[in-house]
Amino acid sequence: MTTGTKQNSGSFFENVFAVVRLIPYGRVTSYGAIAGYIATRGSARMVGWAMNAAHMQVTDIPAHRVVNRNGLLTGKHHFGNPAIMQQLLENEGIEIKNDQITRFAEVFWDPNKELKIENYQEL
DNA sequence: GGTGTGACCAGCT
DNA sequence: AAGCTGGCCACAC
Repeated sequence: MTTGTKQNSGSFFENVFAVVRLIPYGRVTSYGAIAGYIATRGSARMVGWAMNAAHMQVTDIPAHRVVNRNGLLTGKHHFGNPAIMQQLLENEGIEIKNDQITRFAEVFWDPNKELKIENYQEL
């Protein structure tokens, strides 16, 4: 396949989706954290773009658990309704004030840290 | 095959 | 202090 339906096969997006899918319930992460876990911090934009493709994905991508480094719901407008993202987060016990996650540090789930620890234990 | 863009991040002015 | 610009990298036209 030169182009066309890239969907998911060795794509950067697949990695992003995988990490996002691994986000535990009631936890959130940032684009840069995912980007840093997959490749480099500079790819943070790609992560956001991958989320855009997440809507195409048949699987459930908890994109609402992915926010920017400030804990701000930057991509809320991409959920069709800007209230959906906050609604989903609040449903998981995450309080949001002014589109910003309160206690962001507490609910922050860093794949670089969490995933690597689990991976280390397995080894 | 080049250009533009995109839900970011961090550094510079 | 706050705003802006650059960087980064992959996808779409």
